[in-house]
Amino acid sequence: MTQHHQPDSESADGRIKKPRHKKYQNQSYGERLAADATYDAPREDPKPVVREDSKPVVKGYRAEQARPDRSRDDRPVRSDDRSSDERPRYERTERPYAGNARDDRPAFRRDDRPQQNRGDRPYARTERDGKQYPRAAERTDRPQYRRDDRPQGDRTERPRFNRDDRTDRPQYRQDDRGPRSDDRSSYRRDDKPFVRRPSQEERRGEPIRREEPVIDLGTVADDNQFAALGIAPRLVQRLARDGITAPFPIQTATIPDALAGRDVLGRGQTGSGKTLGFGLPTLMRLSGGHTESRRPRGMILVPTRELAMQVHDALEPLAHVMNVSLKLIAGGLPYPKQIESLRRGVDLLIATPGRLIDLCEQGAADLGAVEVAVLDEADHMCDMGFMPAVTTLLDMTPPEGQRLLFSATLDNDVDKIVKTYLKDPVQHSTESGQATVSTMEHHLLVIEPAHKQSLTAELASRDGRTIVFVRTKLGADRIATQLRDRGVMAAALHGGLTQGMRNKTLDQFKDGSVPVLVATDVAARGIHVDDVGLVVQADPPAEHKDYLHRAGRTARAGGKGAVVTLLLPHQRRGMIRMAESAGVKAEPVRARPGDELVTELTGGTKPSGYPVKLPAPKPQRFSKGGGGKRFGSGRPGRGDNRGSSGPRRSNGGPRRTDGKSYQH
DNA sequence: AAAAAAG
Repeated sequence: MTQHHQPDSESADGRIKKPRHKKYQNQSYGERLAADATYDAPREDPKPVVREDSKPVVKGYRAEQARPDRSRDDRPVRSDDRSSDERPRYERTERPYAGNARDDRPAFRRDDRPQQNRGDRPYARTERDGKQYPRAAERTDRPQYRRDDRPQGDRTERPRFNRDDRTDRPQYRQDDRGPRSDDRSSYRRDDKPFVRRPSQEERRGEPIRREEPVIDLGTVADDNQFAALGIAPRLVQRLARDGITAPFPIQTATIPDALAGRDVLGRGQTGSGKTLGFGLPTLMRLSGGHTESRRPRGMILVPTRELAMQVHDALEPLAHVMNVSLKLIAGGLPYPKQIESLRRGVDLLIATPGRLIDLCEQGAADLGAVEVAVLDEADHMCDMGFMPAVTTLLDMTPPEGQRLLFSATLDNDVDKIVKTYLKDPVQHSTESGQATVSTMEHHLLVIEPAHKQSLTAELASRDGRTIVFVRTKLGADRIATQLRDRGVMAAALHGGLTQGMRNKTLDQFKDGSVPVLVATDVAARGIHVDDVGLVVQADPPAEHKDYLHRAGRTARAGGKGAVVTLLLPHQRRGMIRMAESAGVKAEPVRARPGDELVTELTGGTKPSGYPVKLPAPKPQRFSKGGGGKRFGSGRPGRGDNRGSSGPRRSNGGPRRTDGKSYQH
């Protein structure tokens, strides 16, 4: 890279910045935004960098010098660690005419252009791998047909599938289709609200009578443990219908206290059913009450949009049988529906903080009637970045309301929230809190930097679903591309993508068309996908909690799973400490591509080495939930630096473009 | 320290 002016060096006015959390302590969200808009990053004067072989660089700094601590793992050592023979040769096709002057180009008209004698060329060359393949015409391994002497096959005898011949489904023709709006009972899910268009009378202002759903949920065993916890029969029945008859430990522990109206701190292992732990009591509490326009009575805050969707989808059928309305409030989806349903009055919000604050400031929502406030992934919601938003929201709720905090780990600054917002909380932890589930095995592999790519590819090329965690958004994109280049179908998931892409990618991962997900920590928490057999940490986690959360994507709900962490030699020590704090028992071992251990982990499959392309998303007909149509598509998510002070950095781009010096 | 969370 050549030296260039740093785009952000205009922030060199040396203003001192207060630490962010202090700065925001007494500011409203809006004030904070306003402040951010005009705020410049603190700036240390760039010290002259002197190198023996160069003049002092006073203004700006040389990129390569400015990153002395750039760790090897994210340095693009070489774009490809295959040996030069293995690596595909990308050949530049020769351009016939160089130069800009248009008049020195021979002017061919279409018909007097030199005829490339295509037939004489013995081989077609593909740009992609530089190999030469016989032209189709020369191939002897398959019959060559010209259009008109192709065997005619039995095209005419092939059974024709005709819509009208199908007997396996009712046949409607335009004119004998059932009446559209009146009788849809046969299409109607019995646990889904049937939204009826208001009649003219109703629109004129006569009161709308809400139909009580008629639901037959079947019977429930007498010894159903949910019933014993005090859960309403309708909920118990609905759960039983999905085969949920026995509560998990965290649910057994927290539900009675939560039902009693107490503030609860719940810590349960990953995949242990925390969602129902707070969901059921919340629904019980909200059931039967009256919600005013724009004044929801319950709110569940979650750190990512995907998690919000997941919680929403998990609670929706349950909320329905309790006659509780709920709404997903998250960024990336259109405002009008959210505003409209708030206006009509919705009992329970499942929200990401930013959008909810936004709606409150717009006056579309008022949290003054919130009886139950839930923080899912509480410790994450309490870290530096989220804390201001979370306190802003909690401040808007009445202090006497009930608060439920749930997480797999409870530390960080959760204490602050607990002290400020919870009264006489009961804490319930299942198991020892730290250790991961016993069906999970852990491997720490110390590897050479040059082997990282090929090892990742080997690990990911296994059968079944795999999540590869990386540290940065850029890294996620890069590794996903590299995996595809090596023949492993992988897609990147991170917050820098549009919500449409995020949904598409997650859907494809769920439906199996893309078995490998390369994700930042956006997917570290809460996201549940069945049968993720392996978690690969291509970059080790930043701290032990992250290890636990990432690892928790596998071995869920009693299933088996393995976690493999790739370590560069210098990351070994830190990882050992992390494993200790996380209660993970694993010894770092050296590993190279092709090692027995690796083969064993992957079941012996190997990447093909031939590049693959991402599948097109499946067309989503009648999609309900599942995400495809849920968020507005194509709208970019916020840039990741929204709200952060200082000049805007490129999205996930190289670090330290913010004018700060690397020298400490 | 990065990522996430509003457009």
